[in-house]
Amino acid sequence: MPIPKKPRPSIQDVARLAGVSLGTVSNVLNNPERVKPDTVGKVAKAIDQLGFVRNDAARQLKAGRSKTLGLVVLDISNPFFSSLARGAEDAAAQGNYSVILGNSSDDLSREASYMALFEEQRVGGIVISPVDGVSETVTALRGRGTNVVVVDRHIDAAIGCSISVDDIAGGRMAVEHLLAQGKTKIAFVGGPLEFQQVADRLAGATSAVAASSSKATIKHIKTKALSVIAGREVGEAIAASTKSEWPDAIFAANDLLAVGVLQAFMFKAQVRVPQDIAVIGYDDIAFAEAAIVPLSSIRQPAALLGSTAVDMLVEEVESPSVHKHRQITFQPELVVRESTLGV
Amino acid sequence: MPIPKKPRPSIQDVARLAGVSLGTVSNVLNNPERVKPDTVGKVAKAIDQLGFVRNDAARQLKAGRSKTLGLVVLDISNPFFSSLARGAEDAAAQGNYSVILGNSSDDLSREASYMALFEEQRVGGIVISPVDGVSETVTALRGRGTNVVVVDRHIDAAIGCSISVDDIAGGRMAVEHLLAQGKTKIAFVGGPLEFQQVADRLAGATSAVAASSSKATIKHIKTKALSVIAGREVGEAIAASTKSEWPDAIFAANDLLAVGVLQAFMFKAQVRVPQDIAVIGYDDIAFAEAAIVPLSSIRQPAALLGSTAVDMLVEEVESPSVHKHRQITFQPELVVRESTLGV
DNA sequence: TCAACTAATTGAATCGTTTCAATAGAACAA
DNA sequence: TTGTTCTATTGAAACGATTCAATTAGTTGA
Repeated sequence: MPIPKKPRPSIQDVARLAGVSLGTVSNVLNNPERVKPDTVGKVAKAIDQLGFVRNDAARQLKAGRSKTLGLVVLDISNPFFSSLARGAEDAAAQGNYSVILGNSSDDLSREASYMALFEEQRVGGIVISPVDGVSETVTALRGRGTNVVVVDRHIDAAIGCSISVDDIAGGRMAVEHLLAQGKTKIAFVGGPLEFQQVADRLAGATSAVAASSSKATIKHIKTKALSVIAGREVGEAIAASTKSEWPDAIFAANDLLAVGVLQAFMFKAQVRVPQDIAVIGYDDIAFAEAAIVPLSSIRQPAALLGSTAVDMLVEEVESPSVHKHRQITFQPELVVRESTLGV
Repeated sequence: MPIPKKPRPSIQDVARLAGVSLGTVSNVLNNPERVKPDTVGKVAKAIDQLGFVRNDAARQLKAGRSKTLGLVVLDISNPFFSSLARGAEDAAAQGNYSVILGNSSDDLSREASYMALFEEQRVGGIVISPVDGVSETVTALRGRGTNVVVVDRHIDAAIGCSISVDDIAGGRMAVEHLLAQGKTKIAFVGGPLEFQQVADRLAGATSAVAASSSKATIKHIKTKALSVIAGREVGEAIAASTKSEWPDAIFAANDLLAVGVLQAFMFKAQVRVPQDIAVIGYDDIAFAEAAIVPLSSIRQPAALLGSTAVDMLVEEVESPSVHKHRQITFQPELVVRESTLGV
């Protein structure tokens, strides 16, 4: 037996029921001031009666553009990105746009498939926190007419807009703080270095050590991911090594890693934080303050990144002639808590 | 001066360049096996050369349905919902769907505007964690032909599918655990009671107290939101009261509240957890384990909720004749950590 | 009463796909 | 040669909105 599934009413059906032409219905929807009030009334009644809902695909097809933006993030379950998404979504709502979210899971092919999807959907533009070097992709998209703004990564002004946080400065701030606490054997925990953010934080950290007059050293403990689990593994390895080999401070490339390290130190071993080893993270996610030892961190304005990116994208979409590509760099901020407070 | 903005190439342009008809190009795109291999080659070359990207609006208009699903959550920056979203998104990708995310921020009008938007977009279906009673909305949408699955809330089978967690059981488990630890003056922290989840957890908690043979009591401390901030305020108020009035255990309606309470107890006051007051939360977000005092909690399978909801929605969309509405209820799980471990 | 104007309404054309009946062409048999 | 079966390709029609030139109705002034 055939599926009954009655078709949705179209603007035609509304026109017929209201006894007007389809052009008039369209005007009621889009330019009500051009239509006589009682005609508006008749049409409204018909719309109600039929449960008519405008078909956005048809509208978009005619208009050629859409009020939807695409957002591709590395990992939505990471609080930094969920804040960013939240900021983006709020800014979009402001300008009457909506946001389609794609989660690339650090995976280039998923990233690519979201970009392709968004392009087919003819989104107004795309905000992306790229997995990897992304200039070619951005250039290609832009060449075909899709606007792209890059967040959390700097790209060349010739290519497009980008909003980022100065990760080198952040790395420097973190290590300068550790040095100021009298720490000298510093370990940077993070990876992979293909993440520009991680490389920059390490670079900042290294430069701070180099610039200091002390005999401080820094070594890099690589991780495969920026997750709590990865941090826990590193923490366990450190705790298991002989005490003389311990660093006296750890700078983790993000808070999730730092939290993992803390967990290992507290549960599996008897490492005292910050007395034996101080720990500082990066991102200042909402839980840094509530961590087992309240965690010092470098605060990034995640929601602001998201909303600024959307604002710039909307500007580019709506006034392409006025728009000039810009690179905005926010400065991060040191947040000191117990995990690094000198004894 | 006019904006140059060259139009995107259409299937027509591709056909012209490749020297074939537009129907053939369409076949290359959708049924390549029907087309001679060297024709496919010619067309592929033309597509490449022009940078042709299929216009999904046109395709959707013709097809009448889309491969996009809508997801409306209460608060994406809450880890429970970001896990849920992640699960939904993964399940959708599996079935070649993509997910548009809407954030209702506990706000009925934002919820409504997302539902309207999704309906105009003719999404394949909607997964929603409703702010409030939602039966009428769901019935209305369904009546107009949009499939809806409700998550994190039970609705009647006559109305549609829903996936939820048994919050009454969860509330009961939490309080039974507290009672088993010898606690008797229990406070339930949470609100507003308009959230069915909160009301259910309280109901479960109350029933556990009632069923116990002990002289235990429970009182309800209302909050306006389920956030860390709200929890901190409650914690401060309790710590500031005279010690004889303190509860000896707190059951918070979610982990964020519990974390806030812990923060207040640790930083602003000298309340010992769990010796003075035990604390248990709800959701078992990733940070419960890493909290300042590792937090006992009731675990909800958030990602599983999301993926199951999407699976059911896809089933309903793709095989409406086979589909039967179902109500799936997952059982929560008690996770015991230091914050409630008897001295 | 007619011209001149404004306000309201009309409906054909358009956007870019997919679909499908019709056609062309090739291969083979009789 | 003619007929039969294939396979490959064609192109008109349809989806449902928006747009805009054309039309109709209504008002005013002379």
